[in-house]
Amino acid sequence: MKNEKSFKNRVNELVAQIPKGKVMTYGQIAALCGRPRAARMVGGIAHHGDTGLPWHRIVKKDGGLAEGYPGGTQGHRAALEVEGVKFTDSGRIADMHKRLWQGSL
DNA sequence: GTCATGACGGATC
DNA sequence: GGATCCGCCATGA
Repeated sequence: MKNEKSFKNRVNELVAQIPKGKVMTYGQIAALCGRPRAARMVGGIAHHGDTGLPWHRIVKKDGGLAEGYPGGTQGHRAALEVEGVKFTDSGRIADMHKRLWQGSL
């Protein structure tokens, strides 16, 4: 069997499955797609991907926010707070480890 | 087919 | 703990 879909296509599908109130790191998503070192790809795909997907649920490994998000980390943070995610004064997710979604492919 | 890029990650200073 | 540099891999031109 060949590759069913492109790497970015898998990322799109995976992101679409992230439940509300949960988040995933770029590296984790990339790893689940089979490329643990393609974290940068996930970011690039996010910028080009569909706006109908919860890209705001994707954060950095430290629980940090995306710099290129429309509105900046500020807008990204606001989007997550709406879903019930708490943030620290440092601008990172307070309980990121609990909010982390294992994902399932 | 080749070059340069990108919403990162990890290591180092 | 914070900031900086390099490296990784797939995508697009």
